[in-house]
Amino acid sequence: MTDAPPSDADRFARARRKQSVALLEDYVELIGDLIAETGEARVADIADRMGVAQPTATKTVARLKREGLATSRPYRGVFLTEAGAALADRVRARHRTVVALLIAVGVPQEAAELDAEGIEHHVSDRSLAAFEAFLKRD
Amino acid sequence: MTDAPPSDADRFARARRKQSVALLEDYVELIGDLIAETGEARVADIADRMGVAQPTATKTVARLKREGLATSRPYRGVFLTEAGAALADRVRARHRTVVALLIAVGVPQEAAELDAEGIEHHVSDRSLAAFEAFLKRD
DNA sequence: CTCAAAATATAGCCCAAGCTATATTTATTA
DNA sequence: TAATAAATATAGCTTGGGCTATATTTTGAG
Ligand SMILES: [Mn+2]
Ligand SMILES: [Mn+2]
Ligand SMILES: [Mn+2]
Ligand SMILES: [Mn+2]
Repeated sequence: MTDAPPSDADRFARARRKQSVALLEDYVELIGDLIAETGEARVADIADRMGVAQPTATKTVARLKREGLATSRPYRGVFLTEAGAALADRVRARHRTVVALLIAVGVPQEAAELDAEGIEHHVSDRSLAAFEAFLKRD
Repeated sequence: MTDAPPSDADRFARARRKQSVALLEDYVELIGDLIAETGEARVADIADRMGVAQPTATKTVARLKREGLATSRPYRGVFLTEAGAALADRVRARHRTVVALLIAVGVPQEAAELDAEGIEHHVSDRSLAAFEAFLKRD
């Protein structure tokens, strides 16, 4: 039992949940990138790269801290916790796989890169595994 | 010129915009389905199928009306405008194509159906065309 | 070392999307 | 046809995610 097909409501609720973590995923990925590129992640740089105002970035960083993904001290940069760094790595790998899959099925590179930024957050582990298998075929 | 590669900020902003219309797309698709299935779209049925409380559905229908996608009179059902019906058709077709593409690259059917509910809203026309071409190949 | 500039924080606003509780209207049935 | 049940609307709350304006802190010149 335990295995009736998911209802419409289940499916919609699941999509809503994924959406609510999408922004957090993009932030941790970006913070990880900034630290790798420049040694630190300043709020001003995060805001700039995300395309939002500085107070918006500050507020989202506060949420990352609340959720145990980042740390920071006033007027200092932002750092990822272990959990945050692990999430960033997973998110970055998934992002790349999604872009590669889109290109592999014939999506032009620029469209692939643009669409992947939203698509990635809805790709489950099962789908990701399928994408990887598809990319490995020949 | 007009063709520098999109910045990170552009890409993130675009994903945020798509996200803001995702719920409207799901609602018009669902309202169209209900009308096709049962002849009418009651707020209670919309809420039920979306997995939200009734006042939440009422409020979102109000937004659909504000955006010219639906109409309704107090204590009566919900109807789609021409624009709403056209959007519903496009969204439904895109939804099906996304599910088919996922299955075609090896995603198990249930995962495909679940993930498509979120993915669909980020698939651009260019990507959709590529998906269709890929599905038509042999 | 001081002071101006840059970075960050804070205050306060908006809207979307969710909720519960309750009032109102419509539909049904005794 | 009244009374009850069901559907819908409304009020009022929460949180997330955006913004501008401004206060505060840190940094870097001179
Ligand atoms: Mn993204
Ligand atoms: Mn990404
Ligand atoms: Mn959807
Ligand atoms: Mn859909």
